[in-house]
Amino acid sequence: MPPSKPLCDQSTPFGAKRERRKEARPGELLDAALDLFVEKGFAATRVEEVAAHAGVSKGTLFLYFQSKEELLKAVVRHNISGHFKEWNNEFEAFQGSTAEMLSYCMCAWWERVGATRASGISKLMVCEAKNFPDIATFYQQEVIAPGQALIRRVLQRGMDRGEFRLMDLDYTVYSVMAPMIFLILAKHSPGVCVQDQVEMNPKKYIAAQLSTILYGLSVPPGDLAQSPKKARA
Amino acid sequence: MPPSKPLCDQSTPFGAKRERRKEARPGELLDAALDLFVEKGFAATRVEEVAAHAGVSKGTLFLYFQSKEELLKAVVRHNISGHFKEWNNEFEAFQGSTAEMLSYCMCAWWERVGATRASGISKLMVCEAKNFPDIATFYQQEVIAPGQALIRRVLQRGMDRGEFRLMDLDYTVYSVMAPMIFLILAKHSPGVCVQDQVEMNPKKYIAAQLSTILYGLSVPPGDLAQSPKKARA
Amino acid sequence: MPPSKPLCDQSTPFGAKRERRKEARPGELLDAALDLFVEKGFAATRVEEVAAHAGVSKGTLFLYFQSKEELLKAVVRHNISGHFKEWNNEFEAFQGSTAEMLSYCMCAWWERVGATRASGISKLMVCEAKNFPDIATFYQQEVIAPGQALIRRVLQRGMDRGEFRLMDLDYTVYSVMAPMIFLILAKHSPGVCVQDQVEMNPKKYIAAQLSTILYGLSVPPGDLAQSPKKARA
Amino acid sequence: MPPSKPLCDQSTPFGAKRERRKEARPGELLDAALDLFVEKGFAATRVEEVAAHAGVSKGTLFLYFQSKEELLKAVVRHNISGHFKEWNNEFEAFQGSTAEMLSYCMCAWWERVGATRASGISKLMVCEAKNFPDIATFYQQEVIAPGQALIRRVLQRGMDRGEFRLMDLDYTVYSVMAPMIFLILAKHSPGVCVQDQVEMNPKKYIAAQLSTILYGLSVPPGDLAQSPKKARA
DNA sequence: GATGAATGAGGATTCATTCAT
DNA sequence: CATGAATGAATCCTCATTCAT
Repeated sequence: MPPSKPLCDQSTPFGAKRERRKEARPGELLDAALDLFVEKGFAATRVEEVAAHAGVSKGTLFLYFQSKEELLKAVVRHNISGHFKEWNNEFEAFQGSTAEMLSYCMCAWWERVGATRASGISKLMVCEAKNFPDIATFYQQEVIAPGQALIRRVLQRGMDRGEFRLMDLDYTVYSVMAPMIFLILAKHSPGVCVQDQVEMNPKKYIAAQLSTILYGLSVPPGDLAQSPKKARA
Repeated sequence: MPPSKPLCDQSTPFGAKRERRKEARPGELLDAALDLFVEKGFAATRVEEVAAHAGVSKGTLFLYFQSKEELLKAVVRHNISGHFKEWNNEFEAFQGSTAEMLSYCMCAWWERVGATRASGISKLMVCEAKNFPDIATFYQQEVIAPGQALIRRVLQRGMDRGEFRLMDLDYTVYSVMAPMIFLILAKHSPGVCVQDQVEMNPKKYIAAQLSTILYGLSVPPGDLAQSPKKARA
Repeated sequence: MPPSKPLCDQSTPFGAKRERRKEARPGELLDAALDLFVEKGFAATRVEEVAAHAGVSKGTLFLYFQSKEELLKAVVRHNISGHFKEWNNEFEAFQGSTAEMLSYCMCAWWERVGATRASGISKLMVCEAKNFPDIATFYQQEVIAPGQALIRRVLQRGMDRGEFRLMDLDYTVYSVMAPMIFLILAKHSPGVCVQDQVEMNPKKYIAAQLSTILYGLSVPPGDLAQSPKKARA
Repeated sequence: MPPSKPLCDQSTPFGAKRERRKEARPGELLDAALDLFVEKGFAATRVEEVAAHAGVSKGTLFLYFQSKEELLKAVVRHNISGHFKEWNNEFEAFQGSTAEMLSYCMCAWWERVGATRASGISKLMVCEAKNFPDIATFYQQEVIAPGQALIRRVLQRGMDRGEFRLMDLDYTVYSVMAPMIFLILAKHSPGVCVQDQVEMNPKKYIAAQLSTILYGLSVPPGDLAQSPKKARA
């Protein structure tokens, strides 16, 4: 369904051996912190662990971040650098149907955010929002609001073009957001969302959700071909 | 050894009222614990706070729960009563269409779980799963597995009766679960899912999600009457 | 060596089933406390355990003893009720040689004190003397002083009667006391005095110590019969 | 999280001198721990006291020892250095009579162990053996076993050379050990072994015990010259 | 800058002691 | 009298933060 573009053109030096470059330290600390905060939660992560994962000493961490809390804030800020400008541009340029557009959105989101370490940020926010209201506010402004706006514009486009039913966008945005958030939680909190024994393939998951979002579960009134209860017609 | 140095011997000053209510204590403690764990997270909640909220002293808590972690387990157990037996019975007895049934399921879930304090458990589990694997396992067996099973049976019924399209249940269950989990997160992690300024009405939310799940967003192929922008195309 | 008298004429109702008689409570508590204090040490023993062993509740213990510390004091007092008057009388009446007398003393001590639960008191005092100086003082006055006095009189009798060498009693008393104290420690702190694999028979132990005390280890100058190195003579 | 509320910001008031002396800390802590454990018992000693005696803070102690119990183990290990190797060598090389040898043993033991702070370990072990079985085992292997072995060899030498009577070493070792243990108790548990008012001179004490051990208290049969009371009989 | 030894406030847990029933 | 629920001071231990080197 999504127009098969090469979605991953991030130039992050994946697989590059971590050499200790001075100027890289803060970034390595942020990476380590993100991993550990997501993995174990903020409170259960010791700064010493973060430092160790980044290959520096505990003291060094405090050279770059005033406190553990500031480290968390920096992690959030660092990992949600505004991709939205870029995405808005893609939105403007998109040519296909809105169904294709929605599909593209979700697939691109998965590849650029959901499948990366940055997805942990969402889980982190869910868990720590109450304890760090100002970060939550920041996160909302930087991520939730533009994200919702983007989705709303897609849905609006669908309505405008007569492709989508008329709907109350205030609630329908969540039809798109919920499956994405859920996917992240399933990824980061195994066993609490999804049954352990069932394999969860993100691509298939997204395809299934898209299908539901676009076409619903019900057999369309006139489309009886699929029905195993033909007799009824 | 003795409660040393009673510097001022006012007899029974304030807050020192000793009440003996063995029966009531555990429940009050569990309630307080649920609220605080959901509010602040497990690690960030001090047992003394829990005790204070329940109107007892720190020591009293340990009279009823071996440890903070046992308290958490007890909270999970206590709040996940046998809704599923009841629901399975309702499932067997349900007479209407499967669309009505799904609607009934989601609304009933909201009223009996989502709208109650117990809903916080889901968020709690998401946040603490990694740190308390045995609780996560317990939660999966007691909640996730029967919940998914119930939803699958509803969907299966829809397919069997020709009301729903044929679909891969392994992924479609999440079309129902995701919006519910999302609603809980919206409730318990302010600002992380939903924009603060937008009022979120759960009933309307559920109606909207149901509508999407059942009928999708797209205008059905033969049903062009709905489209206000038909002319534009 | 000791004149074989029936040493054990204590009329304690051994093996009598503990029936809960009100007036017996304090005694049962003292017995339980002695056992536990000796077994685990004062600090490591919880009053609740003591109460449980005595078959009463924690609160009841405090009905009879003001505090844990008072309980310890009572245990000490209760278990060193002055047998010395009686023993002094036996001393006055004793007819045999002083060697026999010393033998009798040690054997009687073992049967009346060392082998009974009361022996635990000595260990208790060793461990807690520093923390409870006033009990230590009491113990010294009631046990150590009269005990030493009795031994000194025996030794003095030996010197007076020409049976024993002339000696400085201030130091020689310990030749008798040390083996007895050691036996108690060996009994109550296994593995810290005696090698685990070696069986320790108290009767044989006392016989061996008596032999050393009375005759020493050296072959008497004129007595060469025992010597495997006869050639030297 | 931060060392909250620095109410008075006098810079480095008292006791807050931060000294970095990684090498010296463990030793100082072990010394302090030995003193306090012997003085007050293991349970009655607070780790904070130990730290304070060593001139460091509570936290520093846990930098070097995993737990209070590990600290105790370390104290035992540290203070039971290889005296036995040295002593065994001296044993091999010893030239004099076995009586001289035994005398040398006891005097050397007093000077190298009994008179030092390390002697308190024996008392400590007696008191804590039941609560720390693994430490007791360790102590037995490292101290009791080699100590007994050494004494047995001395006694065996005496028998082999015709200097000592034939005896059952399993029990006679204690004729040597008991006075030494007793001396330690007298030193560390005041008033429980020795009467306070009587001055206890260790050198004289050892001489007296040696005399008893070697020659006994009885007047040798043929040696009537010593008896001052012979006439009286 | 970087380190890691040192700090000490804070939190979980225990347990002697009290007191309402 | 007896009970055992309730209390809270005391203690071990952790870990964010500081600072001498």
